[in-house]
Amino acid sequence: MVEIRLTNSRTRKKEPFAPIDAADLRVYACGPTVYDRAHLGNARPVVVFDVLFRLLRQVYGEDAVTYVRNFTDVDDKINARAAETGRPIRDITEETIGWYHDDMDALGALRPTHEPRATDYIAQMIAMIEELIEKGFAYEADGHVLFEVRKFPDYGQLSGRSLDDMIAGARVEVAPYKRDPMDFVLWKPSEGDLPGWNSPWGRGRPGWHIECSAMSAELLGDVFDIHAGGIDLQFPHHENEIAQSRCAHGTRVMANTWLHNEMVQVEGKKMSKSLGNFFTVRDLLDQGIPGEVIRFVLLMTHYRKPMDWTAEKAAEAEATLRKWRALTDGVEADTPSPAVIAALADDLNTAGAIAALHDLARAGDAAGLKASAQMIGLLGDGMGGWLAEGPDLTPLAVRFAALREAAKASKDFSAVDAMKQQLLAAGIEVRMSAAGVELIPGPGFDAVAVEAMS
RNA sequence: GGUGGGUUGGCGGAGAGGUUACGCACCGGAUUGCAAAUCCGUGAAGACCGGUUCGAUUCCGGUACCCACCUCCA
Repeated sequence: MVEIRLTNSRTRKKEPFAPIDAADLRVYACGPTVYDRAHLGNARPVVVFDVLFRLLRQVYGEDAVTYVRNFTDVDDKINARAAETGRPIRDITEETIGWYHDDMDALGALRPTHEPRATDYIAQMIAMIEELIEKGFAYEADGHVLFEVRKFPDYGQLSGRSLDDMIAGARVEVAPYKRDPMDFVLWKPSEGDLPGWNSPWGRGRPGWHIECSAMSAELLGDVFDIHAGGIDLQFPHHENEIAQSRCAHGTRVMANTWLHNEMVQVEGKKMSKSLGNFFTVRDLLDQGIPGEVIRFVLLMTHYRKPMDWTAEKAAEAEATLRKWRALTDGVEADTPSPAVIAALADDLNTAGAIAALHDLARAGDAAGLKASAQMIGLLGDGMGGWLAEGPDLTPLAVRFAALREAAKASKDFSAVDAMKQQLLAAGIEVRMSAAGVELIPGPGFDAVAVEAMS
């Protein structure tokens, strides 16, 4: 059995991964709040933890891994979107979930085992909040239910901060009904046409963090193996999840291993909605950047480091994939290379795995390359469609070959060179050898120009 | 102010206390009508200052700079 080592945010150490039950691994990743298209930053954890999912399935068996990623479909951002567009909330969340599936599928991410929606777990959330009140960790005030952070001595452990430090530099809005400024909302009242559910505290809706606690407990149990998400969720979201779950269930941990991916950057700055420098996965796909290329770029950088999205990286990834696709075309995948699995088992070192893939390519091991690349979701049979696009270049190739033959006899290559320039300008790679002529669409392929030449 | 992370060759980007990362680009060679592609090969690094060590880019401490979190965000 391959030993998997993961950097655990909870212990701040890279440590061997030991499942609670090797026949029933349980993994939870925080999914999107569904009110808009997923941007590239949303895609990074999806792809990174998809690699984790694939690795765990490879090592422990396909049926041994349960992977849950939620949809948060109740949230004030969604309410705001509904208010500004006049559309029903359900329409917005349904449409966004459909987009999310389309876009993440395009990136080659496997669907998780379960994709629960928060609104299907309101009853579990209410039960959990009742439990917290009963045990003295939460209190009702002014129509709200709040978690009392002072009752949980480990609060701040995950993110390495103390309550007093946080309050010293606090920028939190202090509501008068809070016993402590850091107390956070479990339930809040809904007035008017805001979405609401009946509860012991009146008609209301859940706070931000409780849905993950309720859904993970329901689907994975009170304590599970891995909880994953973006580093920006470490505080307060994950800290609050831990507080809720551990206090409600009386457990020592919520999840044994916590994984956090670093942010996506653009021009060295975090991609974020507030900075307005974000772009969606769909934007990239619409620009003609294939999902497989986006995936490759995301995996070029280790998940615990910031990743800068650049056009150069996309071009490099595309060139590599073209090469590998050509090498493995029609080849039956063999078994994944131990070097690739070893790299992935070492804290999901996808950059190291890609290096190992280059080694396989250089060695000409097409079957091994294909199987190993598929370990990280590349070179899959369903993802190569982007290479097949474009018109048939055979007529042009025949014409070009004829010109070349004539030139060889006359020693006048000017007509050949002129046509070659045209082909190159249209983004076609021109390969001439003693054996003949090959025309291959390249990165800057211009179908319109080709049409004009035909 | 508090907390966490980072700084590697022209660029991207890993591992390892001592032996070539890897990719792209560059340069040289093979090949080619010229190229492209391909193959072979060379060169190039570890922010700064100390410490530990026979030996550190790798461990420890400090400095500088960068990024993130503390407010919705993956």
